[in-house]
Amino acid sequence: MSPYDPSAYPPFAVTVDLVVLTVRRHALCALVVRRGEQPFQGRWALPGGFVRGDEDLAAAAARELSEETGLCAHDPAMPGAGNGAHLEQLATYGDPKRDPRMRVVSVAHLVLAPDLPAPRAGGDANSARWAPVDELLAVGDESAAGLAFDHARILADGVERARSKIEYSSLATAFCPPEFTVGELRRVYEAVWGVALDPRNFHRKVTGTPGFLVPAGGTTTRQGGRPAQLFRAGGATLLNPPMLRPEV
Amino acid sequence: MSPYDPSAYPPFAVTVDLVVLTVRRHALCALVVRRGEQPFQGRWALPGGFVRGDEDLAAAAARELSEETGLCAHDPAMPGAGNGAHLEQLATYGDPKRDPRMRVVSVAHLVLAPDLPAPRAGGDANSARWAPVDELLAVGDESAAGLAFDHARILADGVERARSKIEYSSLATAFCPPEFTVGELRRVYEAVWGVALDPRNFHRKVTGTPGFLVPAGGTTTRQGGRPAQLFRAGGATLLNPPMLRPEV
DNA sequence: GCTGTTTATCGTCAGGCAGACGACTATGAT
DNA sequence: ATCATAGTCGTCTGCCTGACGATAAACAGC
Repeated sequence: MSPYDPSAYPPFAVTVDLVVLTVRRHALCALVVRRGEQPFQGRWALPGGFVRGDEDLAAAAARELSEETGLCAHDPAMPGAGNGAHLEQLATYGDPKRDPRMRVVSVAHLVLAPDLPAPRAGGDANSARWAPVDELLAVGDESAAGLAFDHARILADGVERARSKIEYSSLATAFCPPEFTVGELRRVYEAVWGVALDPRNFHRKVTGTPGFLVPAGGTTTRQGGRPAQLFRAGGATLLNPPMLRPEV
Repeated sequence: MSPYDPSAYPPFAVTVDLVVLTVRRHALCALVVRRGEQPFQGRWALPGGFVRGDEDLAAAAARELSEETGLCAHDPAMPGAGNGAHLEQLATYGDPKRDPRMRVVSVAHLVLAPDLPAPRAGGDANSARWAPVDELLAVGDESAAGLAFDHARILADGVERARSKIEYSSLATAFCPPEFTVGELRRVYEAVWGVALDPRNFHRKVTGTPGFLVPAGGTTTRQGGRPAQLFRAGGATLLNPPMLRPEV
């Protein structure tokens, strides 16, 4: 086979699909939209759409994200500051039979966003909502309950990426508002990992890692008990040594 | 924009590119082929080619690998045993201008292989060779020296993935023949990371991690000094705690 | 105002693991 | 025989984590 022969390559459709994660009410949630067309009409699916002819993959993902949620993805090169969400490429799915109508290769992207008021259903989706990932990925017969296409697999991969990535990076702060307390950050870890963490050891760890957190104004806020110090994400992106995820 | 409208999506060409890494003479090397056509004629590039119309992405990568090197990629689900190389998806590159002729989205894959006799130039490549990655990625003016397309970027991403992945997985064994000594495995780490490791601490670490290595026959071989025990890759794929990469 | 509850924050202590290195063993080369 | 080269076993020290006690600062209710 002669590569790069413009007259003899099979045509593909290329899409981006988004795994948009956030932490709501102590649970890790993903954004899903209800499909308005066949196939899988009426089923929930990950948001996504076609990549345009002159558009980079990351740009297409950012555009879809904006259309679907109004979120503004910020470049990984620009840490902290903006309340834009973190966006990174996840993986690409190209099983010839993943879409019954035609050959579609989907470049999935992972978005980590702070808790947002309400998703706005945009474009083609009848509606959109945040659903706990445990619910979306619940195994069982789930005859008509599963996500459309191979989106359950994509979501599972995205969740696993998020779970492992907050171990060794400061990415958990992407789930928090610009200013947050140590307790809020801890609840993010607990929700994403689905475990309980010791507040004292967690506090020692995050405040003792240089560059992870920087005190913001030094004021306080409330969440229930004693006022807590406010922090902002520091410049460090990699945690070394990493945050250890309790086994089991 | 209405997703999944079969009559209104821009057509793409989809290719797979391969970052095939091995360790030769104490250096991390990548497989590159010389381009026989425009553009970038005569320049070195990563091996790759078009995905066929009915082919999965991983299958296309395995096929190209086989065509280019004769290597048989084994599924990640099947550890140890076969001398097939490790293959995993790396990332997807889709800049609209990455190929001057048409819109090409390339799904890059990472292959880790043991040291092989000689690459066989197959198909369209005038020739193929193993080149040290330091050489391929050397910064400088390198007016005509760099890799074709965005392959330098892809290679850099692949090398970085390999460097980080051998920290927390047993993947370094993919660079070794089926049976190997602790010293050989250590030299793999040293070559990939570009550092010197303490043989005694390394020995303690790898032999003390359950499931990483299993004694093979218990015989010995030689590499210079005292005979060493032969091992085989164990069932464990994740290293916990990870192998620590010395800083700088 | 007092008490109980909740959350934040500081400390202490023991165990595990990694880095630094000493010592000994078993080969081949000179 | 001696040296060089590698492999393997130990020791010691310092850092980090997990377990957990104790104190501090808010609020709810009496």
